[in-house]
Amino acid sequence: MEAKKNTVEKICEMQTALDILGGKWTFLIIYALLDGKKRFKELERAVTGINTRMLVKELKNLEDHQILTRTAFATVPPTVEYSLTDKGRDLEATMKYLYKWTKDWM
Amino acid sequence: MEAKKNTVEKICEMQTALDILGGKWTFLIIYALLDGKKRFKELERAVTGINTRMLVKELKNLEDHQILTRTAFATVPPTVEYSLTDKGRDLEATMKYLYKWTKDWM
DNA sequence: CCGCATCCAGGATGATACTG
DNA sequence: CAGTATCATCCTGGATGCGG
Repeated sequence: MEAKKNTVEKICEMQTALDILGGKWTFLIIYALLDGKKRFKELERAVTGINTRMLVKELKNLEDHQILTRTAFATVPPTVEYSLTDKGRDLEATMKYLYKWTKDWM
Repeated sequence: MEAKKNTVEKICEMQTALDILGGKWTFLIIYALLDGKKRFKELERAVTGINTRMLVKELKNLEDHQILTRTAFATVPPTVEYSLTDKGRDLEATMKYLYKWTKDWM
């Protein structure tokens, strides 16, 4: 028989995840990347209201945690593409249900 | 044929939801209440690391948005119970997948 | 013009002490 | 027990600068 985890233990585990995902813009950035890779500027336009500084910061955070990958091209003007890793894409179900809730209740 | 919403529009919708749910502790509080109503002190113990001030604030925020209900009893010492509304309980699927992701990747 | 780094002011958060 | 009040600290937002 398995030792079933109680709520407190589960919350502690989710806390480590929310340390990464819990930023004000994190979910929206990931959601924006679900339908494919995007450039920095595209993300800035997609995530309405975010500012450059926070976008840089969140992207770096998500890259550090292997949720997305950054690819830079030495073009003029510079081109940087961001796309989700498997780990990041695995949040699709969570996002889908969060969006469903939004439509149902907001 | 329906006018299919694009990503930007969906993000804007989700933004209103995340204004409510996006707090640092919000998801954890809701998760703690998924298995039934809890008293203030029980929540404080369940959500490890939170402090009184933030718990009060988040609970008020979630109550204002009809995600949970607050019931006070005029006992000594005072008793206050918090429990999810239908709106709040509808986040269960989102939470479940978020926890699954946590277990899979953290 | 794009992708970012830096600087500064205001708001959010955390720790602690106190009340009914 | 269930909060309030207070203050130090961290984080966010907006403006600006700069190399490529």
